[in-house]
Amino acid sequence: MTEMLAGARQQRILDALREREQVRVTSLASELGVSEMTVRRDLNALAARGALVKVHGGATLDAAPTSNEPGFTHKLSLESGEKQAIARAAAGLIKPGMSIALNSGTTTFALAAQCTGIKDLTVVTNSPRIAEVFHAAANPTQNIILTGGTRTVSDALVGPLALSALGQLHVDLLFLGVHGMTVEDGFTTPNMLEAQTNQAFIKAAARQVIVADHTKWGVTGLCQIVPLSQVDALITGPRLDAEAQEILRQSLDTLILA
Amino acid sequence: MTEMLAGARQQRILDALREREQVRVTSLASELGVSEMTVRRDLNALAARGALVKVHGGATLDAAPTSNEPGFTHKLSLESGEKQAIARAAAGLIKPGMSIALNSGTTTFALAAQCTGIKDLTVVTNSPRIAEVFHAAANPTQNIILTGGTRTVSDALVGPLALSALGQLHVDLLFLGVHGMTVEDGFTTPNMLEAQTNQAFIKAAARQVIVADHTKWGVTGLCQIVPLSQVDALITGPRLDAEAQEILRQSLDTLILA
DNA sequence: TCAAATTCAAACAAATTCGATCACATTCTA
DNA sequence: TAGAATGTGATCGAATTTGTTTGAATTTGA
Repeated sequence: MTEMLAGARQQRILDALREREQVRVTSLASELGVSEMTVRRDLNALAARGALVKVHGGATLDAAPTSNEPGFTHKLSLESGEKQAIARAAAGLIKPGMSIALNSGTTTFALAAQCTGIKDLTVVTNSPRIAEVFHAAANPTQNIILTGGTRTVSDALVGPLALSALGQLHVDLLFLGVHGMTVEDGFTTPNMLEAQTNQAFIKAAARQVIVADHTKWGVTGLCQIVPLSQVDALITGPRLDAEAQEILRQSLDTLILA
Repeated sequence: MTEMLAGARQQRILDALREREQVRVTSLASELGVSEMTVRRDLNALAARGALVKVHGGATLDAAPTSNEPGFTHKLSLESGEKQAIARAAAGLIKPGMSIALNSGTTTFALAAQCTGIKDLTVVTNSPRIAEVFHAAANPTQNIILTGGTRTVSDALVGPLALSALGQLHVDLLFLGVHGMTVEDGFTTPNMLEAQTNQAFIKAAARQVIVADHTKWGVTGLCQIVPLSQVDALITGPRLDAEAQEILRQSLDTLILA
């Protein structure tokens, strides 16, 4: 059998990776009929191009696929219709020319996907993934600002840099995703650094809108962001039980059931 | 067998390529009954017309065998050998426990892929893509800081937020990718905002190392970042011509040929 | 924590491939 | 027909790719 061109061999590595999610140096070497050193060199080359990520013993696919790849956005669209409905209702509040802020979260991510067509929009976010959505859409009238900071496991940029950045900015409207909300503890999140960053988001916005599906009601995370009464509006789903709706109506200026 | 006209022979190469996806110089030479040198000349001519893409050992139809990523990776794969060597040499300067900075660029990206295994490393970057490499590798001993700012087409975060963030940070070692370097104009980049951000990178670092392959020599971008003499070291490839090497040796403390 | 097994990459060596250069043959042109 | 232009083959040093060795680094299991 005639030996393979180097490019074809690397292509086969990528094919194997897409099929199996992860590959081992040893198995690739025997499958491709080359030495382990050659496989390692191929993995280095592919990793340098961002096509895969090396791990000890082999390689895996990129943990966070870019939004133009099928999978990420697709997976999200399959997700609960409630999040989509909330995102649509939230997008309805945004007018061309506004400046908005989005913290990191799945609901705000769904909202971002709804906003790529809005003209003259300025968006401040601490989520690289949300920034990527706008960047991929490449709307020349939009201005996307990433706060900076260190990244948490949930794709949020937090810490001193994020706080410093948000301290320099002011937006018309903030959409804040949260992990839990109760009467006693208000809006909460499990990560202390994210809580701190979210407080900075609130300070930076003239109006605050919480976006949270009905499953968040009754949940308390580690850290309080703000009490219920400290925000202007909440957008949630109609499946939230009546008692909770009543409580929220009394605590907030505006309750929107998407 | 009567000899073939050059045009007809090249057509047969293209036919073979369409059928097989890839062709080798050696097999084409025997199939067509000509020397390998002649096949190479044909491949060069066809490559110059854009009809195929030469690779080591033969040629393929598609430029990027991966088809995964746009522009960014394509540019990298052209210089892969030299960029890889530069990245390796640069990684050799990094010790566990250090704090480093990487600006946005293909060479620094290749370097990032080499650094995911280094322990207790703090990395400051203005490239979401570089941050993503480290994040995907998920080394728990590493601390990744993204500067924030607005994103340029070349994946760099720039502007007031980036400058503000870099003003608050100090790192041991900076690796800076550039677009051009000449005696008269020093290190340059085509984007004014990136030049400004790169200057902030330089101020934030105790030592500065430029990483640039030999094709950058003699190129002048729109904006100067710094004169040659203002950085501590340059890592480039051995294919840089001798005269340029001599000039650089006189302007810089350290010139490393990877 | 230590020790064994595994994995990694640098260094060197071998094989292959590339392209500059020169020599030769054929074709074109004055 | 002489001379130039072009295409082709051959040679040789440089560059690239690949494999092997070896020691360091990492993971794993106690």
